[in-house]
Amino acid sequence: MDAAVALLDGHRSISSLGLREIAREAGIAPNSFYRHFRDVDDLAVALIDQAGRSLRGIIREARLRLTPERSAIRTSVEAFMDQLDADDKYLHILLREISIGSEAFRKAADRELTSFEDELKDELIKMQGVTGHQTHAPALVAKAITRLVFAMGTQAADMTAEQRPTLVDETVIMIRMIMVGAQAMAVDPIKAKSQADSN
Amino acid sequence: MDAAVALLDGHRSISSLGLREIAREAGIAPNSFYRHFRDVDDLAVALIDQAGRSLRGIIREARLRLTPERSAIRTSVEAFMDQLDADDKYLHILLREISIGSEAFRKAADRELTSFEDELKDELIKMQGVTGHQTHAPALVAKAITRLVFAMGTQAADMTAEQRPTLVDETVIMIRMIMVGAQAMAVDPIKAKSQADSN
DNA sequence: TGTACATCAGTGAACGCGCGTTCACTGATGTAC
DNA sequence: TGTACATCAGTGAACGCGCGTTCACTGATGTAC
Repeated sequence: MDAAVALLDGHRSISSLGLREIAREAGIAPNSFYRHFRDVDDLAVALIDQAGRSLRGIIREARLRLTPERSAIRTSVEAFMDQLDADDKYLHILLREISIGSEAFRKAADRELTSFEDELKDELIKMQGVTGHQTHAPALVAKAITRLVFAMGTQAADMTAEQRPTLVDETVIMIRMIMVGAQAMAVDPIKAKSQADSN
Repeated sequence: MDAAVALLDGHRSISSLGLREIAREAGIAPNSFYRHFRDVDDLAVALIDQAGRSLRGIIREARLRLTPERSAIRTSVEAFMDQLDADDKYLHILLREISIGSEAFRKAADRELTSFEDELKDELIKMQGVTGHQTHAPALVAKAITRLVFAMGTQAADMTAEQRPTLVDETVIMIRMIMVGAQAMAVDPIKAKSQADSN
């Protein structure tokens, strides 16, 4: 699996990996591959599992980092972007294979994304009670934020470390727009709707 | 090129296409391929060019469809999603190859996305003057909307025609959230910021 | 404590196959004088 | 109106190569009695 991750480090897709290529990278004979996986697709399933674990790790990490002094949005976005620089590149893989790859792979990747959204949605509803700000359609807010963060993450994957902070700032502002908008729409959905539509 | 598009119709990436495979699909001898392209990478460049043209076509189409009675947001989102069902599947290809594929391909795809964003930003600034609603950071609003629409488009690509309308509705609401939020932040950026941060 | 057996990650050699690429050639269409 | 030449999309045959997969085998480690 380490060998596969190393080979995917550039912008390769899992489907482009060869069995002999992986074995070569791992330093074993081609047929030894079969001791560990039935075929390359089987390896792919194991990789996406690991990617899911990595994603859940981000959520845990963000919670650990939370302090009353710092913006929860910023802290979470930074936890996400930092994971891109981690030794294991499973998040990169997940970001890429969401659109490419086998039916099974996309299903699995989508499941991970949805569970991320659910987690966020619950968080939003909980916060609603604490802060008193109502949020319109929390499920959609969670989905919009998740998809946006993943899209920005995809862009971040191509960047140098110096360009990252700008992207984090942009992402934070985007998320704020969504949340402020959702709160305004909770207060007065009709006015907010026509206001947006006039554009 | 038609043959390549046909082969990419499932969830294949261009890098996984073989020269002989394409020639077979096109009904020509493998070596005849060289009459048209230097190699498969050369074909890929031609495909992304075409995808860019397809994207610009969506913007043109959305403008044509605009009427004073209908929401501009909804009209544009529908134009985008409809393009996914078009005969040529170039938009699918663009959506997928943004994250995978050669350096050159990603650069080109990113350029198309950025020009889409610029177009949208100009539109937003123009509207500002007409409607009187100020918008905070129009460049970021344009970027957020673009990335979100593309992310939702990626999801739509996997859906049946019956599931599409729900996704269009969701996307429209998400965009409204962003715009309403951006307008609120233009009026009172400090209050809006702390309001979002308290979550 | 020994002995017998099972499991497991690894090996080298060999297979048939499809790949990208090169070769010299064909026949249709366009162009110059 | 003819003739000569250029261009162009196509062809079949052949090449060497790396691929996935199967085979029978090895040696280390764990387990039962």
